[in-house]
Amino acid sequence: MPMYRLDTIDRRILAALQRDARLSNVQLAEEVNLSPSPCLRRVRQLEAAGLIRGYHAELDRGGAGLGLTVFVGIKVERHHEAEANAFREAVVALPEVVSAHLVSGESDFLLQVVVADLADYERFLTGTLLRLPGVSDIRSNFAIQTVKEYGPLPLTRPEGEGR
Amino acid sequence: MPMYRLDTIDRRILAALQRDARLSNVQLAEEVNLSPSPCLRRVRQLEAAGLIRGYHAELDRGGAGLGLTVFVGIKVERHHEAEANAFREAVVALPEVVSAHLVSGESDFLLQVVVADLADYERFLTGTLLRLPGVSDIRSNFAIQTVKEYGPLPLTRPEGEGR
DNA sequence: TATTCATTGGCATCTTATGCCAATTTTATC
DNA sequence: GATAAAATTGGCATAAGATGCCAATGAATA
Repeated sequence: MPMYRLDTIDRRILAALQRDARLSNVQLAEEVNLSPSPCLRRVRQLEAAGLIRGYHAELDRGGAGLGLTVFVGIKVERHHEAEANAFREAVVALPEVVSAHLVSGESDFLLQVVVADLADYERFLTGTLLRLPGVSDIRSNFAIQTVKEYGPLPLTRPEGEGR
Repeated sequence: MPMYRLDTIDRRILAALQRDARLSNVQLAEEVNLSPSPCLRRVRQLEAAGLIRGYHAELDRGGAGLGLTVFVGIKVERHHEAEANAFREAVVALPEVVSAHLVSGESDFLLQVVVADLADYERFLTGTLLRLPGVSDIRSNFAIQTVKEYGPLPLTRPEGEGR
């Protein structure tokens, strides 16, 4: 984890690219008050440092035929190292699983699953999730409405800089 | 919701842009087996149709000083239309809230919150979340490990196309 | 205040984006 | 199955953007 010291311009760059990753370097440079050369150099540095992990298109789930989002809490049996890894690897490989976290609280894992509809989810639940190694309990919470999604990360201001 | 009929090439374009939104149109065209002109035209159409909602940089949360992700379940009192909206709007406006859904099950809302550390979360919880209008119960689940994140949507194949 | 190190701006060149039109393919209809 | 109409594709010319290089500017240090 090579610590990277972000200055104000870096933060502006990151904020801008979170909002619109397709900004041309010229536009970005203008937005952060730099000329294109140093701006591009900073972006490349941020990428190389791993601060920017990638650029992704955000799709309309409904439009893509994926009308149902489900948050799935999963409890697994006391995991030995090996089976824990097996479970994680299985989860990562499932295309329907958009995100997965090991969490504290009621469940051990919290997955976000995206499918076309209820019928599709039933198939996925009974045919795939329930058959994963070590699963002892599954709780499905259906997304009824999306209030906010893909919100930008709240980049903190550098120490000692007021707002 | 003007239904948009996606063909195989559209799906390839969407898959490619989910993976890497910074692909040049030339590269993208090559990847989907089209020449640049029609490729760019399709991308523009997908954008105009709302299928592509935007392009975002994915940042390293830790590197950006945001070391703690929390999934927060919130119960709200029997909502009248007005207060329900008030709650939603408040949530949308919070920078720490990266996503928020109205869900079925135990909680009414499920938020994903990103902060620097536990101290930061305590401040946010007591100073902000607990003061939101109508909140009756809050359950915080801390992300201990991220197994998968920003997974691409599982684009289905056009009907009648095997894999 | 002098010196060194880091960062910026501007320039030349190469690559990409874009609008336009003829050619090809697909779809619908007779 | 043949023909006509509509949609989509490729290629080309031009405008815009990306990139590497170098001198100039600014900041940090001694």
